Order: sequence, then structure tokens, then C-alpha cells
Amino acid sequence: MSRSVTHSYSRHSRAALSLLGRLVRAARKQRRLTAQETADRAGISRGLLQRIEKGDPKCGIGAVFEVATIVGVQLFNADETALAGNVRQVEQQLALLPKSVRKPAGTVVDDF
Amino acid sequence: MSRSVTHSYSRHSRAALSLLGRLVRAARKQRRLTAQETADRAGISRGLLQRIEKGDPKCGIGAVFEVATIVGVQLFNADETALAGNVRQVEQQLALLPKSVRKPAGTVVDDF
DNA sequence: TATTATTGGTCTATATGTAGCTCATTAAAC
DNA sequence: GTTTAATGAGCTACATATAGACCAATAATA
Repeated sequence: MSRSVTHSYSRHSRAALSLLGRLVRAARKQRRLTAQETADRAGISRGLLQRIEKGDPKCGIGAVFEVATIVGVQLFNADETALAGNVRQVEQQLALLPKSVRKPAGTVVDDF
Repeated sequence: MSRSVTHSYSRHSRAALSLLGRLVRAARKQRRLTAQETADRAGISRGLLQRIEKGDPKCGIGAVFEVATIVGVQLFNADETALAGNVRQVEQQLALLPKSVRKPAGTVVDDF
């Protein structure tokens, strides 16, 4: 029962998903890696790799990032060390922000 | 039966996951958005948002990208129109590549 | 200080993602 | 032209991600 609620994704999200999938596919072929071979290296099934390259929103983000890493698609346009640095940077930035967000009093949705 | 095979992720993937989660959290607080409010807008549960901000690899990439979009975290350091352009660009790049990757004859793993 | 929205954690039931096959089609290598 | 690896798609069973509740601890406001 309880009919499945199909959620829709924003145009931006779909575009990003599609781009990432195509980037993976292009990078994989440029490196002359077989779908099966790539899937094996990533520890996933070939079917899942197909969905990833198709931009399926329901794929685990860990699997997607792993494949991207394997075929050499840079995430965040940042190399290895840059990532760690960014993490620390955002960490400090977070420390300055209040622990919990709380609406002052009568809060109108002034978000634009 | 069939004991669950726990797969491990590369350092790079984990770093990227962690960074994305922290970026989302920082961006959400800067915009003074409640966890519940953000989850509602993204059409997901508050629990899932918590996992996303924690960098859980098992979250659906669609949900992650949707949340990132909502709180204003740029994916690929590219704006809306740039994404569509990139998709077409990679599309053309793909058209030039062979349809299927096939190993010549005796193929040694010369990948580095 | 008192109040209470916000958050983090846990738990359960259900929906669904994933692996692991199968088969048909395609296209690279010979 | 022939061979056959590579791909795309579909299927089932199992593992698990997710929603949605709950509660306790925290911290922002008054």
C-alpha cells in the first residue's frame, strides 16, 4: 500500500547528475577501461556503473565518487591535498557559525 | 546468509564526501535554514539530511545534489547555464570516442 | 534564568537499491 | 566477412536506505 511518492529533482540537480555521468563515461573510454573492469575496481556491479553513467539520482553517492576517482574525474576541481585543506577551512568557518539555527520571532520567508 | 561485503572507499572519495557534507552544512547555516526546513524543501527526511551533512557514502546522489542546490553549494564550480553547455561539450567529446572499449590482444595492465 | 525551538541519536516498517545473473545487439579486432 | 568481446537491457532475490516516529540534550531567544 501507500503508493510510492515519486519525488522530482530540480533542473540544476538533473543537469549536474547528467554531466557527472557523462564525464565518467568519457574519462573511462579515454583511459580505455571496460565497463566491467571499471566496476570491478570500484567494487560495484556493471549494472550500477551503467546507471551512474546515465546519471541516475538513486545511485549511492559513495559509489559515484569512487568511480569518478578511478576514471580520473576531478571532484570540486580540486586535487588530493586541496580537498583536505578545504575540509579544514570549512571546518573553521563552521566553528564561527551558531550551533543551531533559530528563527527570531515572526519569520517571513524572506529568501531570495 | 551471504555475509554482507563491506566495501571501503578511497581516501579521495571519503575526503570529497566529507567536504561536500560540510559545505552543505555551512551554507545552510549561513542562510539560516533549519534542518527540518531544508529537508522539507528537498523533499527528504531530516534524518537523511543529517547523514548527508555527515558525508555518508550511502546517500542517494540525487538527494545530496538537491540539498546542495537548495542551500546554494555550487556543483562543478559552474552556474546553471554552464552546466548545460558542459553536457553538450562532453557529449561531442564522447561521439568521437569508440563505442566500445576493447583490449587489442595480449593486454598488460599498463595503467599509470 | 526560563522557555522552547533545534539538533542528534535510536528504532521499526517499508520501499527500493544493488548484485548477479540472462539474453540480444553492437562493433572492434582479426 | 567472421569472430567475439563489450555493451544495453531486463529480471529476481536479498540487503539496506529511507521515512517517520520517538526521546534527550543542547543552545538561542526572551
